[in-house]
Amino acid sequence: MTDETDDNQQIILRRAKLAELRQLGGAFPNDFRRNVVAAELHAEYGERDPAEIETRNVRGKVAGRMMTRRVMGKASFCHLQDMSGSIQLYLQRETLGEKLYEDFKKWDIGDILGAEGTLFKTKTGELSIKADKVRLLSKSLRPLPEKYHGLTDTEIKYRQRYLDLIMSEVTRKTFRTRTAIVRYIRTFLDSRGFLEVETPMMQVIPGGATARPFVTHHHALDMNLFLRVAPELYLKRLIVGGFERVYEINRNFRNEGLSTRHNPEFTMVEFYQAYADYQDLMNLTEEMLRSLAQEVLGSETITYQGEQYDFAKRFQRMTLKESIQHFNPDIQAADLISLETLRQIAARMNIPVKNTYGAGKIQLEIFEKTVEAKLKDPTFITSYPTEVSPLARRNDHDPSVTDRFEFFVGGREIANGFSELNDAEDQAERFRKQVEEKDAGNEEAMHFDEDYIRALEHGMPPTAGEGIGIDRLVMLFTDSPSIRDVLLFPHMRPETKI
RNA sequence: GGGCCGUUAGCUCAGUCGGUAGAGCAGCUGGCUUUUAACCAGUUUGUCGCAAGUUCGAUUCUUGCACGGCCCA
Repeated sequence: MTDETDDNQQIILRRAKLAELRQLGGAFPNDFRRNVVAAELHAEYGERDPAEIETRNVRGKVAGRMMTRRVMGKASFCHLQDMSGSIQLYLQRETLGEKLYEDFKKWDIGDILGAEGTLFKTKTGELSIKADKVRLLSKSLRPLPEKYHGLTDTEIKYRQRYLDLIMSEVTRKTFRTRTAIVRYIRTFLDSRGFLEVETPMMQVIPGGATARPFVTHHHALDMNLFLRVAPELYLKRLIVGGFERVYEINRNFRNEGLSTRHNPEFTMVEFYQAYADYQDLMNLTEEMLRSLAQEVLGSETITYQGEQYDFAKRFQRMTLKESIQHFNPDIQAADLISLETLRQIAARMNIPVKNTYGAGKIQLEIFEKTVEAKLKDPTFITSYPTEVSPLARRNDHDPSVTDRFEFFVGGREIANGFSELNDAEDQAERFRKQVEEKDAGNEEAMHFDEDYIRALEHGMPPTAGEGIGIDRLVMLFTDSPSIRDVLLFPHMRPETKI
């Protein structure tokens, strides 16, 4: 509860108005029912002739937040904003009666009103309601941001998202688009026979990704639990169980730094398809993203931060090593094989290399440093080193790489998929390697998951799986420069005081 | 973790080469029955992010801290 001594004049005055309403009784009524929302009125009557509208004598009951107010003596205009949009009210003393009109003049911008009246168009052609009834439904005690510039303070936009949503159509649109994207992905996967499931967010053994987990504690069991870094190992257990196509859209938690591209909790869709390989999933991804763009944006061209990305043409595909050579013309294919040469290249590029790094890890570091940010057009990078892909199936012709891809647009990784490793003995060996890394101090390395190995030992059909980062996808589709712009409540350090 | 920038009225922002601050919107008073960044006249508001230092005096200079933004790791 805010200390009243901190309140400014406007809040003090509004509190006094509320106190008066309490005296009269029914300060927070909940018996008003609207019968139409703003967008419906605009859709149905926005283009109609003013005379026709008047002749029809259309009645409407609307409710919403008063966003603007213009009092001109014995008549006033105001706008009510509801979930669908906003509609103007015209209020006359003559129509409302002196008492009600005087009450209205005491109400404040930000108050929630309900109104009933007849539709008409003003001189300038704006569809409006000439109100004959109006009620204050909920008093607002705090003044809204300035009407013209709106809310520009990014910190307040993130911390007090409700204010941002009240004030910014761009913000409202961003989050509607986010919902539309998630809905489309569900529809897309559902229509291909995938089953949506939910797997544990709190795990005894965190797995499925190389990332540092959050730790929490279960008091009754007196044991630590990890917030999941990925649902992967559980979803593949379901494949073993015979759910041959599954997906989950949910949060993952990774204990790493914050940036314009990283939030500690983020949303992924992960899906697994039996009797498919990574090539099948690249094709599926391409089809999904292309149709998603068409569905959500109405175009297969995406504009992000001033750059255009064409989702209509076939996405580029190249191997990790090819991409390194492509963006580093001085590097030859032969240079990417021996550990010694790779170390020299890394040293030349000022890439820190630990003793534990093998050739594959150094290749990945070189890729991330010199290639990733340059992958502007939609591109699949394939053939990731086995060393950095502990859950992916080895390539049949070259066991040092896996049948894996990552998908990039605008220099950012959006998706990661691969043919799944269903050889239980190979998987056990890879886990052992991860544990060695963990013992050597790598906090992101994986644990050995014995139950997962046991599941694989029962036999997992050949399968391909993929994860797509929803937040980054939404950033791309809504032209948002920061991940915080696509999270309703991004993680922020606590305020020192409110 | 490092570098740079920011934090002034409810909001959007000026400003003070060191002498405790302004504008627009919002608010308040009055006028105005088709306005729409309504208009006209008058008017109020602030621990100038927090703390310490320098100084006769700090919102301004210095340092530290907090929060935020951008870039880098």
